[in-house]
Amino acid sequence: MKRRNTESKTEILEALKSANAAMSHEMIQAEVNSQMDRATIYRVLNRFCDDGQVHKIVGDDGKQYFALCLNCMEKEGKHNHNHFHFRCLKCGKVECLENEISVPLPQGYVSESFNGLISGCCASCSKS
Amino acid sequence: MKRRNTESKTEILEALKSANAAMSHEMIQAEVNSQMDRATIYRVLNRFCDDGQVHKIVGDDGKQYFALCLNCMEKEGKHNHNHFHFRCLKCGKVECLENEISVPLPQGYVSESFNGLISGCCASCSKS
DNA sequence: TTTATTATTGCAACAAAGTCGCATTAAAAA
DNA sequence: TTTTTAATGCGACTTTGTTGCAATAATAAA
Repeated sequence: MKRRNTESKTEILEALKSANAAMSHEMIQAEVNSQMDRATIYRVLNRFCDDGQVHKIVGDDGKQYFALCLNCMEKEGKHNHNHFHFRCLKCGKVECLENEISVPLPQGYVSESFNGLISGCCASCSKS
Repeated sequence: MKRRNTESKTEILEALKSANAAMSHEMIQAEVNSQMDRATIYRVLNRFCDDGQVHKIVGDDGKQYFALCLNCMEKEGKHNHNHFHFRCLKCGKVECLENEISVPLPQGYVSESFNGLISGCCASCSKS
């Protein structure tokens, strides 16, 4: 199944690039042409995830956030999302934190996906 | 505002104790008297959280899970939930992982809450 | 024990997030 | 230009969680 280039795809990718942060469906909706359908946005984002272009974070608010994969590539080219995200409770921004975190698992446990999120107040909101 | 002892409260606490794991509303509903109202369950759980008896985890499935606070007390008596949880994709069990995790935050960032979740396959499900 | 106070419950309504089926549209290949 | 089929838009739907309000019941007060 080959991907096609569409306006929705382009607009959503642009939004993600310029935001330079993880975005919820709602945030994206506000950035792109507003008559873009909700289902379309979700479908485009999930396709990006499947293709490894974008990763999904579930916030402590229960919402899904999507961020471009920038430094998610390990040496061997294997994808790796073992970093935390920070969600600012004031401005709502969700950012990727740099450090790779490794969590020791008990014997016999196999990790499939990692979701780490800290919420609080970001640097710019702390000032004001 | 003083708490009162009610049957709902007792039953939900029992369920959490005997499960020895984090439970979603759905799991709790299945354990307790089934005619207990959904809203009641949520309200009891949120009260437990407010009182520091229980902590809430948001899964990568976007659902809320609730677990008894057993080893959540720091030396000074201050609450601390900086541990990861593991959600088994096969059996659905959500467990607390022992290790305390500390995540370095960039300058100016203030942490308010921590949510760490790894999903995958637990030891008992790996065997079968 | 009886009465008064108000925390808690159940019900219904609601909101938000996300998914899915299906007919239509439009990329890209032929 | 025609054909193929991925992508879209719409509507319906599910699930999760919250809230207002009247009724109930736990606890304090009499």
